[in-house]
Amino acid sequence: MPEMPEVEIIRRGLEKRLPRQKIAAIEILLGRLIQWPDKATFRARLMGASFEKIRRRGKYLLLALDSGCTLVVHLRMTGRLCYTEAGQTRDPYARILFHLEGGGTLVYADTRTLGTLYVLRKGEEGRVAGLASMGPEPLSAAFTLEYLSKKLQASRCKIKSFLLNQKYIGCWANIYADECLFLAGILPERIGGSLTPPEIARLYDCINRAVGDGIRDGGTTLRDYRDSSGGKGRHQKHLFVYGRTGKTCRQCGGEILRTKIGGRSAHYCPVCQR
DNA sequence: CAATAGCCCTGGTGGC
DNA sequence: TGCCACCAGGGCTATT
Repeated sequence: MPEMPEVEIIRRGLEKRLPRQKIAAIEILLGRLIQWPDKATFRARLMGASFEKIRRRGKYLLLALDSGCTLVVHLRMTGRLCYTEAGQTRDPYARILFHLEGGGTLVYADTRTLGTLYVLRKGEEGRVAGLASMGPEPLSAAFTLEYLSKKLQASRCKIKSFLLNQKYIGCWANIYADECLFLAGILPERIGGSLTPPEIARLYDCINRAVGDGIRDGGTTLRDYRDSSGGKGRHQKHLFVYGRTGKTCRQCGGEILRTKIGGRSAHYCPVCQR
């Protein structure tokens, strides 16, 4: 599943190909993925427009157009956004295709079809609730140790749930949340407000490190994730706990355990994390 | 505010 | 071998 580092890799890939390319035709194979506006308006707002800057906010991709609109894409679990040249085989799970004047195509593909797309005009940002309420993200100027300390000390929920809540940190999901708690040596069940200042400082560093390492390795491909050219990531080789239930801890040799927190699986080492 | 359950969805997996 | 229940989980809503 694409988390923040994966979405950033996709953004960088698209940034190299899309700007100044003009949308000549749109094929909507699965209209219900479009959340706003209705299908006809979605199409009308994009036709003939050219891509400009490709940005990212949390796990949302924001593709600016010269018409002033922004195409917003959230990949959820199995979404992929790939740039393909003319003549390349079509992804069997292609759902929405943006054919470009130069002959290339921007393909939105999604196996489980949980992804969401929007086209926003200026002032419509509130249409995407998750964007409007999103907290600062790692490696950004707004994400400071002071910010994390303040939010954590006031939190009465489990640290794992805290990390997954986008309103606190606009960031990642299950894989990197588990990894970063391992790196910081903190058990996922711990209550945010119970963390000591040294633990918070460690967690702060590890949040940034987990994101940075994920980006450096081109993302994590466990099954579905592909970058904007269809390639796989390499970070799956460096995971310490996620998906390693029953396997040996790479740090202490003990057994990696798994539990459920807030309806999500949490992987951890009971020896290295406290 | 926090926790939880349910919903959306399809393909891979494990059990029989 | 075939079938089916179950699971993966991000974001949202409704409920306690």
